[in-house]
Amino acid sequence: MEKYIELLKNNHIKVTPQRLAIISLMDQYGHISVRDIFEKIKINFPSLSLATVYKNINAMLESDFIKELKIVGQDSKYELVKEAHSHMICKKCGKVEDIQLETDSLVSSAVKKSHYNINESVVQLFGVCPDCQ
Amino acid sequence: MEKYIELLKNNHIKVTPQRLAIISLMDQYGHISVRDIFEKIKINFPSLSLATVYKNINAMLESDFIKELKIVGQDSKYELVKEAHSHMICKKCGKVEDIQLETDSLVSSAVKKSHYNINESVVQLFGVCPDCQ
DNA sequence: ATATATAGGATAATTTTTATCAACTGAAAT
DNA sequence: ATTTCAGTTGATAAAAATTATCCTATATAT
Repeated sequence: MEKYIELLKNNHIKVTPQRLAIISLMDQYGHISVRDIFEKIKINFPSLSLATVYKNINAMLESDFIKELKIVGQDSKYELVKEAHSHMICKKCGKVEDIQLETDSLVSSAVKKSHYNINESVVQLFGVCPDCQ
Repeated sequence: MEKYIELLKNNHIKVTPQRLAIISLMDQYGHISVRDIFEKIKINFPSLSLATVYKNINAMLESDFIKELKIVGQDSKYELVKEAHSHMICKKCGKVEDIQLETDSLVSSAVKKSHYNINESVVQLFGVCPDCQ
């Protein structure tokens, strides 16, 4: 819990119980949608308004310490920023998992081909997870 | 135009002027949003309804001959299915371009690490395009 | 402890997407 | 060429998702 408080303070966002609850859900689930945040949060926090979820997600995106994850066929999910990583997505159960992949050669070949200045990359791999096979 | 007719017929979707207009916009622009389809189509096709755009995009997605492209910070865009490719996205002007990249080694390393059965991958590289640099 | 800027909750407004349905049209059959 | 009919269109309503508003409450700096 202390680390969440630090996270907010470092980003000059006022520490509130609502924000701590949202962040802790993201941390706990890894990636979570607005709808799921709202549903899960209501259990321990019945008064929390949906507008508060939206407002805070937008504020945290603005401050760049969470990221939006847009996935075809799913609602957007949000995750705490951590070291760069890719995502595995199971088409059967919908699960989203982090995976550490070497993307340097991909990016450098793209730079060479396109002459873009690349500073961010999204890699999503879709298939069937071991549990669903 | 003939190729668009073929495309629809092959997928057992009735050929209508509205559908041809939508497909030809996708082909012309490469990637295009619902909003832009609707706006551009109105010029030559003032009667076309927004609902028709949505219904047809959904039908074409269903038939798997167009694809949705979800991009952080932009509206979803739609493209005709062609050989597998990745996308370059300019953070300055918003342009989206296709690029051919070798993703086999990335995917096979992901399979080894995760034991997922991977059959589709999304690669989006963000940066600044040559024109905007 | 107090003051004040900011956040939260309730709800309205807006935007996006889907559903409904009568009228119309494309394509197949005659 | 005309008829037939399933499927499509356009108009609009309904639903879902997101943002704005406004008043009260609260976190934090003093």
